[in-house]
Parts: sequence; structure tokens; C-alpha cells
Amino acid sequence: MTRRRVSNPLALAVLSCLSERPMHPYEISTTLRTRGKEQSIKLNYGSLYSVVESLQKHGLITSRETTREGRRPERTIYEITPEGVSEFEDWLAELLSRPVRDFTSLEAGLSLMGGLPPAEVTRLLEERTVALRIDIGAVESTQRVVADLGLPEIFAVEDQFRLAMLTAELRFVKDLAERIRAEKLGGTRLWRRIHELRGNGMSFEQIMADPVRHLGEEARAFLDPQKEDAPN
Amino acid sequence: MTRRRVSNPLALAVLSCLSERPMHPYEISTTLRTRGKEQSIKLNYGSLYSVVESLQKHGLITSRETTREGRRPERTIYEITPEGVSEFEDWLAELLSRPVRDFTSLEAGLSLMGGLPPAEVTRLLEERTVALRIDIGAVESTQRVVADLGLPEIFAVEDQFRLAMLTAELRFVKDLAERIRAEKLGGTRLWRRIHELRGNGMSFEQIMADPVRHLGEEARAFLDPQKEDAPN
DNA sequence: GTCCGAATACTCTGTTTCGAGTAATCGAGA
DNA sequence: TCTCGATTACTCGAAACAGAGTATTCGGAC
Repeated sequence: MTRRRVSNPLALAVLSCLSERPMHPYEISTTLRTRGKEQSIKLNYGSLYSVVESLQKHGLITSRETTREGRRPERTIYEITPEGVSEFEDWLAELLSRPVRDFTSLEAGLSLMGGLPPAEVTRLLEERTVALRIDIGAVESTQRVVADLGLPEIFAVEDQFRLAMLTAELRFVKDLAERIRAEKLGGTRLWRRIHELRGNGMSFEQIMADPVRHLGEEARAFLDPQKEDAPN
Repeated sequence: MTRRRVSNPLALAVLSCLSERPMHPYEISTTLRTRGKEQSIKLNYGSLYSVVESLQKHGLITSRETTREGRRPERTIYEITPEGVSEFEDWLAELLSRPVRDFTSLEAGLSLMGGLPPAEVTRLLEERTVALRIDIGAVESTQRVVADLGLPEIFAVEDQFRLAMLTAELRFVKDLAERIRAEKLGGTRLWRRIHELRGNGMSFEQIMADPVRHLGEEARAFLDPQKEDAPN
């Protein structure tokens, strides 16, 4: 059992919409879209309909009526139940108050970056800073649009958050690229040397069989405890 | 077709391990675990075995031999293919150089926070700051351990990144809680008023039927363009 | 009037993912 | 020597997800 009966965040968005008024699924999707929530919560049709069904199965929403206009497909209108309301509030409270491990793609990349040579990693990170500046510019301009229209800030807090995160990421990435380039990041020399040797046809296993010989004194950290220790 | 034949980041981690030397799946899992990569890349057995199978199906790895010791289950040892190597390098390069939209849970929460009254949101966010400080302390102490053991920094860049992100999040959350509390966040009064009215039994629809009347002049933004506009 | 593209409102099917379950072996302590 | 919990090494079925596909209708241009 995964803590929540329905765990997809899209379900929370559905509950949020239905706590305003009853709607049919497609209307939920357009509502979320026009409010820009699909920027913050992944929305696709397949998931939407199965999430709605699952919410119904668990008694968090109920179908109120099924109408059809002309020969259009049927629209089933759903409304939230009292249990749905408390699930919504409880879930939202948890999301806001409890940090959880989100696996971001950059973190995955950084944790394996040893697989590429340092010179290439700096180049790639610098490429990233360019893209990040563009993304930041885009978020800033939507912020400006919101301000100009006189819309209250609360409707765009998630963008303010995104902006804060993107800015922090840019700062980190820029700094990291510089540290690698200047060999100020501990272990960079080792890292470069390993890739040079592999480029000359030596295998990782051969290098690690006698690291100090192939990589120099710096590599002594590799054999201290009991031979094998954290390469990548 | 989803860009990559196998899209789970765990597959990248598998390729990373196998580009050092051939291993069997369980060994991959323990390797990733002892190196602390499961902090950055979600690892569970079910996914591991299906990802390995899928990598094999696409020719990125091949099974080299199947051994069995005593009556233990068989162990199939896999090795990476040349196509696997280039997929690994290409994928890693993409991860490092191209920002992608990761949907974080806090962003989802913030985008729907209008569903709870402002006073509660500030309380929850302040609760979060406490938890964040603890998380930050934990990462800092692992960083210190790495430094004390004399291990090169590269083996823990992902933690440095995590630290940067957590710190930025803390700053943002702390500031946001203060802004709401001080009503410096545009729209806070409106937001509180809506929850007061709903607490007195008025429905969201009734409020929105004549927002200016129920909420005051500030609510004029709600009806300007064509009646309906971004509530939550 | 009609043609075409956009919008409406889903449905369907093949993957992926999850995580509990299983079954054997090893090692430390009683 | 026996036992019991940890470790090794996976397997399996149910649930969730993705996103292409379908069928209808609407509105504007020509």
C-alpha cells in the first residue's frame, strides 16, 4: 500500500478542481491548462481518465450525471465527496510541509558524470548555463505579464519557486564548470588521467588493479579500506 | 517512441556500472548502493530486472554467461556493447547539457496551495523549514565525512548539488511564509476572505458569481477579460 | 455553401513501475 | 551444533502510465 490510495499528483489537481465545482474530466484538463498548472503537474489524457476512475473507486469523488450533447461522446460529470475533501486537504498539507526526495535528472547526471572526461563535462555544463538563462528569461517574462495584468501574485507562486530553483541551479552549474576547468574540484586530475588511459586502450579493471601506479599517489584513497571503493 | 529506447534513469546507471566491467544485476544494485547512487537514482528490484532485460532487447548490453553456485538462483552476467557505450555517453551528455522540466512535489503543492487557508499554509511552510534544516544538516555531515576520509570531491558532487538546491528551497520557503504572514504577497487578503466565506458555508461558485461584492474591489481582476479567470 | 483546421471528449493498448514475496545460504552467537 | 536473522538473488502480478488514435462538431475563410 503506497501511503495514498491514489498517488499521482494529477489526482490532487483533480480534487482541487472538483472542490470548486463539479466538472467532467475534459473540463478539468482545460481548466488546469488555462491556469498554467500543467507547468507544475504532469497532465496527459491517459492518466487523467484512469486517475478519475481510481478516485471514484476509492470513494473520493462520485459521478453525478452523464450528459450528451448531440452525437458528441458522453460527458460524465463528477463531484467531490466529503472524504475527497479531507483527502485533498491532508495530501496538500503533506506536500507543503514535508520535503520528499524528488529524483531530478541533473542530479542523476551529476552522480554519473565521471563516465565522461572532465573537458567534455565542462563544455556540456557551459552549454547548460546558456539554456538555463533562456528558461529563466521565459519565467521572468511570464511573471512580468502577470504583474502587468494586475493578477494577484498567489496565482503564480509556483513560477516564483521555479525561478528561485532555476537561479540556484544556474549558479551551481556555472560554479562547478569553473571549478572543474580550474582543477579546483578535488579529484579532477585523477578523473582526467583515467579517461586518458582508457582512451589509450587500457580497461577500467586494469587501472584499478594498481591505481597508485597508473594514477599516482592521489589514487591511494582507492585502496585504503579493503581494496574496492567508489569509482564513478 | 520516447526519445530513448529505455527511458528509466536506472538504465543509465546500469550502463555506467557495466562500462567499468561485466556484472550481474544484483551486483549492480549493491554497487550503486554502496556508492550512494540510490540517493540520486531511484533503484528498486522490479525495475532493475526489467530495465536490464529491456537493455538487452535493444542490444545495448549482452548476457555473457550464466553461473550458479550451489543451489543459489542463477546469476546472469551482462556486459556492455559498443552501442551501449555510445548510448551511455550520448544520454549522459544530454542529461548534463539540457535542462528538462522535472515535476517536483513542492511545486505541485505550491500551485494548488490556494486550496488551504493562508494561516495554515504559513504554518505548514514553517514546519517545512524545520525539516529542511535537518535534511541540510544531514547532507553537510556526509560531505564532512567524505572530506575527512580524503575521498575526492567528484564522488560527491551530486550531494553538493542537492545541498545547493535544499538551501535555495529553504530560503524561498522561509521568505514565502513571511510574505504571506505579512500580507506582502499580492492576493493574500482575497485568499483569506474566500476561505472565511467558505467556512461560513458559502460555495465557491456563489462567491465567484459576484466576486466584487463578496470580496471587494481587489477581486475586480477576476472578471475583467471574459468573466472566468484563474482562481486557485 | 463548403472545406479545413482546431477544439471537444474521450478510448485503447502496450509498456513501465512497484514492491511484496520466495527461497536458498551464510555467519554469529547460545 | 543448532538456530535465527541478515544477505543473496531474483520472480511475479497488479497497478499506473503514456500517448497515439478516433470520432464528432464548430468556426472562419474563400
